[in-house]
Amino acid sequence: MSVRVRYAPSPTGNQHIGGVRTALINYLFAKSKGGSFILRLEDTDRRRYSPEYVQNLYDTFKWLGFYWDEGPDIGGPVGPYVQSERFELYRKYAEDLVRMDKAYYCFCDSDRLERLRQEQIATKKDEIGYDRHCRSISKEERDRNIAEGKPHVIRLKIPLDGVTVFHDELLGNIEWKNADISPDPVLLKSDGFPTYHLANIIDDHLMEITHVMRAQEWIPSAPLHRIIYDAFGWEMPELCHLPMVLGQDGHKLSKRHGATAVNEFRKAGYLPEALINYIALLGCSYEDGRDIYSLDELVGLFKIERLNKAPAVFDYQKLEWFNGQYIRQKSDEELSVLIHPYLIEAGLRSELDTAKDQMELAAMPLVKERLKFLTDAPAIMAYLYGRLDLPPVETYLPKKADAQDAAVFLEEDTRILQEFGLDDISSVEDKFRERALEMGKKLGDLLMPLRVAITYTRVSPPLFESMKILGLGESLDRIEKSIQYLRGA
RNA sequence: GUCCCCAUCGUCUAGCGGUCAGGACAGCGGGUUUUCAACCCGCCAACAGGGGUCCGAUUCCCCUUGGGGAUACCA
Repeated sequence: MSVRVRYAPSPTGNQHIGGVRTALINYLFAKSKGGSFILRLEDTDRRRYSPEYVQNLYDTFKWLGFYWDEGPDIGGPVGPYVQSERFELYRKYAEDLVRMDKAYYCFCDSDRLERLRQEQIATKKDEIGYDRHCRSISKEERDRNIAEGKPHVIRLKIPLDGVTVFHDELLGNIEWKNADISPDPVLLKSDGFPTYHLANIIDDHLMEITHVMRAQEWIPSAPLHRIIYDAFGWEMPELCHLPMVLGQDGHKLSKRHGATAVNEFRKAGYLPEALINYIALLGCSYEDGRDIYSLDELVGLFKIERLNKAPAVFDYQKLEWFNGQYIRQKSDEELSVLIHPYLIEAGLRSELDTAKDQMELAAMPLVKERLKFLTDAPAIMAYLYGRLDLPPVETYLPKKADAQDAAVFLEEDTRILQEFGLDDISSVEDKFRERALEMGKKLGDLLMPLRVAITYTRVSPPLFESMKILGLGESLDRIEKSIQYLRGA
């Protein structure tokens, strides 16, 4: 039978690192087995649901560049792939369970449940959770309540004793005392929507899911799922619980750890390749032990056995390193297209401007290895787009030089440039070297003021290449402006 | 509280009885150099503790400790 896995997010928030990693691992596993990766929307929490999150889900995965084979937006043979569109299904199956005496109606209201909880907390009892009050009400009472139209939920009957065993592909067999399973969890809510526990099982079964790969936080509900599968007489998919992703403080990764939503990373100038590469290495390794992997390479190398069991801490620094690696891997053409939006946003250029396109392409070799994020581009490149405010005089000064010295250096620079131009950068550089020697100065003495005059900062992309891009005339003008500025100081 | 999962450098990890415990990020030092990067070289740095099993344990078993997760009409 061919492998079918699913990613089943709940559209109650933006796609975040943890979810996307679960999706990626599912995808890698499916593709490594020649199977299918399916998206199912678990929109049964009507309070927290919002359609914008569905859009965010689609946007995120389009940007990341790996996508499902079946899903709400592209259809497939076992749809619908949205649980709210499968609404009737769940009640029918829940009623079946009641008929089989595997589940029961519960009429307890939230007030009673809340009181119960408070009591349990106050008395520090070992057993915490529902007290199974409605499990034992008489048939008459039940029917009367139904006839009165009293709101109700349907709860699963967890066996009072005995054990439930399930198998995990990574963790092996896990045995659970039934007494330790959450007592009689709700399967069908009073609004008629199923809970995760019911819905995921019915849908996984109907959608012929073969492997369920989800985060380890789900382990405690696995025995309960086993009980439901058994009740229906269905075969349970293979389970594989993935190690969790933690923040630097060792707790489940969340907003307070910094960026966690994928669109935040996107906005911050990360490349999808870097994110995928980094995430694939969190809690997993690949036989040849490299660092850089393309998505296709990951597919070819993925193995469940190489999944780690222990949780992994998300390291922003290492992700940054990956981002730099992938930026440098881009061709000049690719990179200039990628930074385009950020330059427009910074007001450095408009959408269509072929002159700027050419200039940027020429500038790519100068900035490529200086970018850690795409968002760094505007600040690094601003001087190429026009004149900026002149920096404080001190910025110009080489060691042991004052403003007048700097002006002298710049005048000397002007002479050399006027004489030799910028056509052959390396020979012009030699001229500067020779001149510095003659003057008994360091090359840096001649070049630091020049760098500041041209780029307005002491830290910049390569100087001569920059001047060449700006053109000799513009470069000389900028130098002249700075000479006047320094003379006036 | 109770239950469950887990445990190698600061972090991500390799290791599947005999290794100088390897790599990557970060950090530190050096090289290159007109700045900053990038790049290259080097250094620092780990088997949580205690019992077993075994000729021999980082590796297998148990306990302790530590960390995480779950205990919802959220997923």
